[in-house]
Amino acid sequence: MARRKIKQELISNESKRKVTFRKRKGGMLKKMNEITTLCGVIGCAIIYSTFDNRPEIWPSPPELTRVIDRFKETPEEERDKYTVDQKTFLGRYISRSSNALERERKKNQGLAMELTLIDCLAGKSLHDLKCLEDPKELEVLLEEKIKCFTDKIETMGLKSKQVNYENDIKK
Amino acid sequence: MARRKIKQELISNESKRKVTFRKRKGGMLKKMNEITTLCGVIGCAIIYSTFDNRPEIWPSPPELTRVIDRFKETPEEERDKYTVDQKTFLGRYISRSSNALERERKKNQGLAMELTLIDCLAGKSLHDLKCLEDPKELEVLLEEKIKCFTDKIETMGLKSKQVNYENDIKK
DNA sequence: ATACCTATATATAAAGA
DNA sequence: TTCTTTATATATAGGTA
Repeated sequence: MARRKIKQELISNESKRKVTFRKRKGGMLKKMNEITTLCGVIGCAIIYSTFDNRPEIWPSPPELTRVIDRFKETPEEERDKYTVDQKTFLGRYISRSSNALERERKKNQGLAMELTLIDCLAGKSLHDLKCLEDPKELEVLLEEKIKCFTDKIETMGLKSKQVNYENDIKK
Repeated sequence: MARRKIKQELISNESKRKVTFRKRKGGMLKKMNEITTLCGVIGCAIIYSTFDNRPEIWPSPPELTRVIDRFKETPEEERDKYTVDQKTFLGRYISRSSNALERERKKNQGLAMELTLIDCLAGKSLHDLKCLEDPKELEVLLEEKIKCFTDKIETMGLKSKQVNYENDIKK
């Protein structure tokens, strides 16, 4: 959009692609910032790139508190509708796989379960969780989760006085 | 940004605010579309406004499919490089498998994306706890989770005899 | 409101340091 | 590579129908 118009296709030159990505990412975040202030809305942008080692998220999690609060105030009906949509989408991806892809499929299922778990945090009602085929799976997953969290709490507890948690995650 | 420069503050006139919102929302989505095609990244935007009765999410599930398809059409060389990078930052979600499983891997990517998205709505990440600076928060979260799922397991246990969970996920 | 119009404000591709 | 710079491409505020 500047000295020259470019084709809408993957930029082959990697360094150019990287530069373009950074510029445009900045532009997007600025736009998101403006629309939220000008229009009194709450927004969030997520970008997975090969350039950054983790997803870029704006606003950052602490700022998203507003999003959560807003979400919690949403009438149940609407919230459920949203959840159902998500489930429809996920179901399309999760449930069909050949035997050769069994392993990947299980990974997908695990992710789907993670989604369900997170749905719970988001305030989803119990009766919508019937997508879990076997309650046993849920128990196993729950146990793993608990262990994971327990470990995390220990680690964080021990290091909380001196450490920047950020580092742990990165390595 | 046109006939006149406007102050960066909430637009008081509601109808003007609405018009501005729609224009800018469209602009954002277009930008998101461009950055994903030009730079080979996957991105998502969520906007929660009072104008729409539920969050606007882009790409919407069907559109996300297109983004992923486009990604699959990326030239071999680039794709491989990209995939390697993907493993670096999505290693937790994506298994290292042969090209035959490429498609499934893409599904995982999409799911990982959804997870992050929902993490945002929930305000807390179960996969990457970096945002929880205080271990106390984590404990509280964990307790809530345990209670929530304990209840759920009970409920599901009672109902498991009469419900066909399989059908729900496929539909 | 909704859609198009157009003068300006911004974003940004390419080049230069 | 990472900055500036700057010529162009886009986005869009305020009008108008």
